Amino acid sequence: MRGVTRSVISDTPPIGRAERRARTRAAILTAARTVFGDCGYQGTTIRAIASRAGVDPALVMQHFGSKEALFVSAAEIELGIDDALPGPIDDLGERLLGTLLERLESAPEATVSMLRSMLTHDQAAEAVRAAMIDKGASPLADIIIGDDAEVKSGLVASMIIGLIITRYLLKIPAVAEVPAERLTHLFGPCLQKLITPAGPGTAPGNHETRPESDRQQGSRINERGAR
Amino acid sequence: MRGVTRSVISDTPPIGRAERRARTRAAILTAARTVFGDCGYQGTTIRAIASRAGVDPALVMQHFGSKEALFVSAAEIELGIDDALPGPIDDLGERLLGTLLERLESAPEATVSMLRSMLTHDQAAEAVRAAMIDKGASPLADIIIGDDAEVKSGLVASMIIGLIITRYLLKIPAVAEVPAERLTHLFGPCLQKLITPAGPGTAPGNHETRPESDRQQGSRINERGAR
DNA sequence: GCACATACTCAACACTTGTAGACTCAATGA
DNA sequence: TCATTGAGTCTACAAGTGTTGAGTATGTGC
Repeated sequence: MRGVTRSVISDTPPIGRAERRARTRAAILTAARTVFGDCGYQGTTIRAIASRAGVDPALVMQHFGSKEALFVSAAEIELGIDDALPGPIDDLGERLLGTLLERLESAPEATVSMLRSMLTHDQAAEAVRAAMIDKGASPLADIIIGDDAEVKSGLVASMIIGLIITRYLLKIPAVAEVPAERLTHLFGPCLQKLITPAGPGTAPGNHETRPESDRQQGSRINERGAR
Repeated sequence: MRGVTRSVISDTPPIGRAERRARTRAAILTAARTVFGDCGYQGTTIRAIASRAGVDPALVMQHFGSKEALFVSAAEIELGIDDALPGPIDDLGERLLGTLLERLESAPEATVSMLRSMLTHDQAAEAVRAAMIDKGASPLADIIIGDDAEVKSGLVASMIIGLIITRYLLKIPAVAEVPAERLTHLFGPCLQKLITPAGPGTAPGNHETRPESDRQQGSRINERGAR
């Protein structure tokens, strides 16, 4: 028999075509995120994704056009740095880690997928670079006081990347098996050392970080950064 | 014509067979390091390596048996942490970075190759994990004073990995375009914050790190670590 | 009930991959 | 000088890749 329309997606009988289409697309995307996350871009095959989604490989192409396009749709990197910025600057280090880990502990797949692919796939590298600069280093550079704000914010981003890789990809036991709270408590001061070098409470005015609307958009680093 | 023995290797006429064989092998290895470093394990083809070495793909197989074996021969990771350990503990953070960057600035290929492959190739991941634990976190854990020495040393390793990736792979401008010395000066205190949390000069006895021979081999982390 | 639109599958394509075996010819040693 | 060795090349294969176009059966509107 050919053209069996019933795919894995359909379990509840009364679905419209559009609904069915949407569910299939979502199933492919979910499968893609998992497989890309496990195998990286080059190690992932359309067939593997299709198989996991319970669908024909050709259907994947029909939905997304190409492996490349599917990857772009599936991958996203969201570290939640924006959410952590508002608040006292003296706690920013720990707050960054807290937000980041909270987000990753539950669903690291999309981020891990991107990180796993970034080293061997240009487009993924570009996405990570953009995410690091636009969503990470750049807003931070606006907050950090004093010289070398750009470099320091870049270093904070590098520490975050290193942590994610060590904990979620390489799974070095000493880092992977520690509760998130403990990690936040231990590592936060190191980030803080870059944000307020002289120590908490010594930043000029011990000020709170300005709300997003106050800060200028498109910061210094951004302008030099990814195309 | 078939069987042209003259490969790229031969420029100086009077070479013995053994010498020629050795040079060819070295050329393949060099090419492999470059290509693995550029493309990662999965993205690298035997043909690409052979082409770069100016040699037939079959010859690569003849020398190394398989792509896998070639990778193992080509890849190595050496962060030079051992070299940085002796000396005052108050400077250890900066000294670690100084040694690391000095080594990487000149010839990052082998290390980059391994890092680029680690996320998509199990054997590479294992090698990085082993290198981080045995050559990085483990010796450090013996030096760090106080609680959580293992976690802290793991975090130091994660910071180093993050730095390498940000500077040499992702090439985030703010981090990649700064002179090594400046980076050492800016980032060193952050590592130091994990090694002597209360600040330089406040470690118990402000002691020097013991020489390698003094320290016990096969540390705590190591025992739980990678197989 | 029927013609149409479409979500989906099948089979095959052109290509690339790692790898094996037959072959060639320069270096070697008597 | 000449048979032998072995370093290196050529050709081919089987498996796996992304991708395509034709075909099928189901949902949709009349």
